Amino acid sequence: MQAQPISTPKPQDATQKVADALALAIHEHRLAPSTKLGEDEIGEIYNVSRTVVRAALQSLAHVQLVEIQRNKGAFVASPTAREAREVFEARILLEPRTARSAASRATPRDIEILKDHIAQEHLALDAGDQGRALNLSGRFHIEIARIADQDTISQFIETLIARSSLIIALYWRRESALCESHAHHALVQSIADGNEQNAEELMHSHLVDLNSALDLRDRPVQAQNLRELLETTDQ
Amino acid sequence: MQAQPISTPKPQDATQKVADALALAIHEHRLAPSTKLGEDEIGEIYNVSRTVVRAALQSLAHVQLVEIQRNKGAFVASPTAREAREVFEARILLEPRTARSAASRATPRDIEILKDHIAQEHLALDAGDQGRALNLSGRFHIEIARIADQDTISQFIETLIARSSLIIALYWRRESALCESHAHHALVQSIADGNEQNAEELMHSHLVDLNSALDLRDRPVQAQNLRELLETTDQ
DNA sequence: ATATCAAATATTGTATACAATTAAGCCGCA
DNA sequence: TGCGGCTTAATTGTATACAATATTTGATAT
Repeated sequence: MQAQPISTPKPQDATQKVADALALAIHEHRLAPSTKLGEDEIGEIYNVSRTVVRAALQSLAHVQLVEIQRNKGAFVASPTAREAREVFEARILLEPRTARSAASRATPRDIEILKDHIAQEHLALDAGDQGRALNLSGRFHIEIARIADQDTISQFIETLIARSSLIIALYWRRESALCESHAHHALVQSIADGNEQNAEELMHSHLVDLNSALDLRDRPVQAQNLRELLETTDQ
Repeated sequence: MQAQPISTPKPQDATQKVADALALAIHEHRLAPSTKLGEDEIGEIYNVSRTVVRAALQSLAHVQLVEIQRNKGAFVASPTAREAREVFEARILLEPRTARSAASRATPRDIEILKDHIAQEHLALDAGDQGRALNLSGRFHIEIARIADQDTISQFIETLIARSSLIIALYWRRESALCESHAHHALVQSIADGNEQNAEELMHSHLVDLNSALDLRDRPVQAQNLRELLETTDQ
C-alpha cells in the first residue's frame, strides 16, 4: 500500500459512501453515460434505504455526474459536445494559474505525493486497468489544485475533472489511452523546481493537448446492466 | 410587471421552491449568517415535510449558502475572511472574461434586460429596500454571465455571487450601500457598444472596487446568538 | 402484422414513523 | 455562583408507507 494520496474525507455517513462509490464507478468508466440509476436497485446493492440513495444521487447531480429527470429517475450524465468544449475551456482558464500557484507553494511532501500519483498511474496502466489509471490521472490534477491552496477554485476544478471523465468516456479518440504521463512528469518537475512560469505553460499545453485528443462530434450511447458493474467491485 | 429578467426555470417541485425561497431570504439579508435552519421549523413555514426541506437544505449546502453539520443541523453559511478573499479572487479571474464575451454576443434584447435590471435596482434603492437592491445587483452579474453563453462558467459565477451576498453581509464597510450603480451603467454601455476590451476592464475594476469595500479581518460572528445569550443573562 | 388503448406493474415523489444523536434542563455539591 | 453528571426533551439520520407519475403488457381492432 502506498501513502494515502488524496484527502479521503470521512465517509462516516452512508450517503457520502454511496455517492463516493458511484462516483468512483463513473470515473473508472464502469458505469457508462446514460446508464439508468434506479433507486431501489442501488439501495439493494449497498444495503441502504432509498432515502440515502436519493441524497447521494442528488449530490452527484449537483456536480453533473448524473442527471435527474423528474419522475423519470437518475442517469449517468452524458455531456454534449458543447458541454465538453465548455468544460475544457474552463479548465484551460483555471488550471494553468493553479499550476503556477502550486509551483510557488509546493512542499517536499507535496512533490512526493505527486510523484507517488504518477507511479501508481503507471502501475495501473501496466496492469491494464485503464479505468483506475484514468481516475488517478484526474486526481493528479485535483492534487495540484489542492497544493495551490485555493479551496474555492479547487472545488470548481474538481467538478470539471469529474465531468472530464465522462467526456473522455464519450469522446476519446486517441489510440493509446493516456499517453500523457510525460506531461505529468514534466509538470511535477517544474513544480518541484518552483518554476512558476514553466508550470503554468506546461499545464496549459497539457490541457490543450488533452482537448485535441477528443473527437467532439455528438454520438449516442446506450445503457448497460447496473448490478453486474457495481456488485462485484464495491461493497 | 416588467419583463422577466432572469430565466426562472420551473419550480414545479416543492424542493426547488423551498430552496429558492431560502436562497432569496439569504440574498436579501433577511437571514443572517449562522442562523440555525431547523428542519421542522422550515417545513411548517412552507407546509412541506422534512423530506423536501432536507433536500432543499442539501442543495443550498452544495453551493455553500448553508453549512450542514452532521447531527447538528443546517446553518446559514458564515464565510471566513479567507473564503471571502478566495471568492473575490475567483470572481476577478472569471468575470472579466465573461464580460468580454458578453460584449461580443449581446443582442438588443439582452441590453434591454440589463438596463431593466439597473432600473429595478434603482427603484429598490429609492424604496429603501437594500436587500432587494443587493439581490438585483448580484443577478445583474449573473445575467451578464448568461449572455456570455458559457453555461459551465456561468454556473460557477452564480455560486460565487451567491456567496458574495453572504460576504457582503459580514464584511461590508462602506457607508452608502451599493453606490456601484455607475459601474453597472458603464458596463452595460460597453457591452451594448460591443467594446470587448472596455467591458473586460470595467468588470475587472468594478470587482476590485467591490473587493476594496470589504473589511476582511476575521471577526467573531454569530451576532444573533450572542445577543440572545446576553439578553437572557441580563434578565 | 401493426397500431391503439386500458389495465397492470414498476418507479419516483412525498409524508410519516422510528432510531440515534445532540442539546436542554435539573439537581447536588464545592 | 459556578461547575459536573444525570435525566429528559428536542432534533437529526434513516427506514418505511403511501401517493403520484411513468412504463410495460396484453388484448382488440384495423
